Amino acid sequence: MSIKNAPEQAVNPLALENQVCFSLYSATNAMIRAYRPLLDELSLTYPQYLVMMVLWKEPGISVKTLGEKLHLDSGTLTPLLKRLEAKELVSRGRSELDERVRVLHVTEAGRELHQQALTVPEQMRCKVGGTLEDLAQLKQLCDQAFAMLNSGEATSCEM
Amino acid sequence: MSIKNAPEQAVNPLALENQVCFSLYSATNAMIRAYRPLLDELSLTYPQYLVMMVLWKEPGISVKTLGEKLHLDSGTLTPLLKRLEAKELVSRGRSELDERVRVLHVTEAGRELHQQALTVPEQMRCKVGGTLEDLAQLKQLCDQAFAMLNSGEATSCEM
DNA sequence: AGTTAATACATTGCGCGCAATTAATGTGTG
DNA sequence: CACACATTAATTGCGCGCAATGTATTAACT
Repeated sequence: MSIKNAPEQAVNPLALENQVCFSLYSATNAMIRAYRPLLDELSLTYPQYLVMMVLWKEPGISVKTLGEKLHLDSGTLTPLLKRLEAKELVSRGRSELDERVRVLHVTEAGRELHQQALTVPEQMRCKVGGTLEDLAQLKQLCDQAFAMLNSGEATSCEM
Repeated sequence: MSIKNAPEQAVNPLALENQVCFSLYSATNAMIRAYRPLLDELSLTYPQYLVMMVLWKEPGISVKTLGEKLHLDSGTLTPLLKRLEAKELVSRGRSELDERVRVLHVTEAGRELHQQALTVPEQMRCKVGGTLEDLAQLKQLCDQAFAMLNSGEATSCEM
């Protein structure tokens, strides 16, 4: 995706420096890299950390609901949850009302991790820098882009 | 990474809705998903598309330089380039001056892809929506975050 | 010249993301 | 009840990202 920042002359749309998406992509990779040393302390990957965040707040949730919150599917979550189960941080039970659904819970060890995790957000805030306004705006623009990309809608384009 | 958007009350830093990084992560995943149908036409993945963008502009480049531009290493690029070579879009020669360095070129078929690729940026712009100002700002904030995350610098934190 | 160090790339291994398919359970309808 | 259909997860396969390690080539130094 390109933006025109030199409207007076023809801009190559297929140039890296004009690609918003490449900036997004690179920033996300850098962000996940920056999380790694912090999350190594908890023996978690970034996606696993996201899952734990949900489970800390909403124990007993299903894989489906977890997937809706994280925008991930069972192809990603099932093996990830098995790894968390192998680390004994999460239990993967089954609902009694509906044998199809997994009921996810944090174990005692998983609950203890929450204490250690409390310092992570502030440490990351230091790493990314920027003002709170910058961060709020970045979040808002990402959420807006996400919403558009997920609803097949198209703006004033040719249709 | 969390932001405080309700300063009057205690905000859980480990809540998904307060995580800038989760928004970034989800937006990037959505963006790559949105590229997929467009790039399927060119039989390219998004990272392969990025590589082609660089090679269209700078034929004869090395793996190292390519990696610096895309912020990727040989562990990612070597197999990716082999796949592009298998599709006969790219050739992986060797420098005559230094037998270690790979000299990357686009094949004739690869050059032809450039024509097809020209419509991709505008199609993506339609999908993400938002004003040009929004997009420019999103790019700027991502670039800023990337720069901070890649230079071990820390802002006014405890150190 | 000979040893050491640095450089460029390749390889291995692991954990995602996700499309596509399958399996098991549940629901609804005649 | 029988059958079609939907729903929930699991499975398979592939392509990244990246850490860690290996290998071949070049550079540097004495």
